[in-house]
Amino acid sequence: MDQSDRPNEREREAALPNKSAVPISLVTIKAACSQCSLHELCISEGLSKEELAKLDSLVGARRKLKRQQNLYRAGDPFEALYAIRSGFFKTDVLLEDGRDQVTGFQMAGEILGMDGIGTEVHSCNAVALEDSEVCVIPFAQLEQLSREIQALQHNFHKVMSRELVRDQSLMMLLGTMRAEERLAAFLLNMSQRFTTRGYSPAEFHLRMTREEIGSYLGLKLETVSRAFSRFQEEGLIAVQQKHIRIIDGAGLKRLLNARPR
Amino acid sequence: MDQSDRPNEREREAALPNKSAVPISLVTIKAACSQCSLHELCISEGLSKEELAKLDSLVGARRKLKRQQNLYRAGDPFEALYAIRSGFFKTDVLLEDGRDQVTGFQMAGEILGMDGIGTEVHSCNAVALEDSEVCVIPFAQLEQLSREIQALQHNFHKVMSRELVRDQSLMMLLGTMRAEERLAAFLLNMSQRFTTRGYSPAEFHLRMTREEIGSYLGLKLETVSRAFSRFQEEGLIAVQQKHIRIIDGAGLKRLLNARPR
DNA sequence: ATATCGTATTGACATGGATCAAAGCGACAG
DNA sequence: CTGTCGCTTTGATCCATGTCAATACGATAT
Repeated sequence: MDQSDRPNEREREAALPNKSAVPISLVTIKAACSQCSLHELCISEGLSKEELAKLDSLVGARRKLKRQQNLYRAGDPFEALYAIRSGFFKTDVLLEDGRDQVTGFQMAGEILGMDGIGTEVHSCNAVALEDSEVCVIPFAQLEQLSREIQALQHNFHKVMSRELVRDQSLMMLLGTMRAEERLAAFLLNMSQRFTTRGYSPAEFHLRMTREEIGSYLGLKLETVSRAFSRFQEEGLIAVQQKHIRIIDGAGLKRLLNARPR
Repeated sequence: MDQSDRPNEREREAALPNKSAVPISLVTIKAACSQCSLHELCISEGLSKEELAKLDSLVGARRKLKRQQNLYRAGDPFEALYAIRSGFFKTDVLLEDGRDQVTGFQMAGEILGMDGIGTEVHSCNAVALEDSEVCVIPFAQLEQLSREIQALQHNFHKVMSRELVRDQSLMMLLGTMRAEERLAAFLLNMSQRFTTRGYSPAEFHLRMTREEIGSYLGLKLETVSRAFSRFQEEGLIAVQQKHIRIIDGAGLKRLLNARPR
């Protein structure tokens, strides 16, 4: 695989995507969008120097989370959005009867917490799936600043809208696809998002369990496991626990499109 | 049923929710949020007189759609949001292989088109399920005005966020519920939304086919039909084609919560 | 090394919903 | 009134995925 010039997913931890040379670990504790290597993925995208400076002064401290720690829980009062600086999260919703559903997996550069805007209360749980760090963006101040900075306002609207579109795809997946199609779509989506962040499109480490994947895809963990095994038998991927190598990406894509039923 | 003091869903057509006395048919063709009976449900909620006036001047003409007409299609350039003034819509997404999925049903007071903000292109189709009318809200101008009017900005953000939360519930439904639970959830949701608009919570007319309901709920039309029949046998509802009367709403709710698996 | 614990794999079987097929019903045109 | 068309209902069967259970694997601790 084309691993040579890309950081290995396995040991990357807080390492940077290769599009920047600034190591995160040396950056000050206070968030600084102006210096952030992710800012092309984030709401700071396309802002001028002065605008970035204003955003810097808005964005509060960073917050570190250990694996399995909650960033927020359903029912928590909503105060801020969170930009993921490093790490990996899941969001999930709990039903009274104990059933739950993972509604998304989020990685560096993505925004968490928008579910709380409408009701002032978070509607889902956000949990770190590995040690992670987020920038805290107090929402009232974000609204205020985005009244001053058109580009910021528009970026924010775009992020929310893209989230709506993402949800549409997931509904499509949950409503119309069979187990193997769902998993293929999931793997391709992961691959694509890792690629955007400068990692290998073909080899990555899943941070979530089979059960979490299953919950996200509306399947049982056994079905997920079987589908992985099947893909492996067919030479589409190599699986070793949470380590995935995509051997035949085109084959996975074919699984998605060639299902007339 | 508590029909006496509420308009009958069957014949209401363009009639108003009973919270207002202004008949729509007499209102000028140009949209006027300041006079709109729905404005408590819409982005104009809570604005002052002067702010409403500004919004009026922004909101473009209204647009009438006949049943089955598209408001927009996937791929259309995004220019405006649409506030539903009267009528009933569905949104759906098409896959290359012909499969499609209804992603939502929208009624008066709700906003359509937000899927297009992120990419400047609509990602789904919006189709009128009955003769309908929408207010056209040019988006660039909405952004501009919401930089001036804090309440407008916040309303808009709330609407988008609530849409995200709605999508979460649908994912939950598609990912974890069985056929009858899905349909019960659907009926209760419809009932609740009709209620908000001043109609009977217990009796309403569905504008969509069994197939569209099925597509929305991730089920086949036969399964939807069978579930309706089952509910009727059990005395939960009375169905006659598209006309639904909820007899035992509590029973429907029980179906939702009491399923430990 | 060995024990333990969470996670993953695999097999055997059960079942809910899909599929296929045939009527039934209501609205509308002629 | 009669025929047509789209939609809905209902029945018979099939199959993908869920369920239950056993085993395996890998990391960590002892």
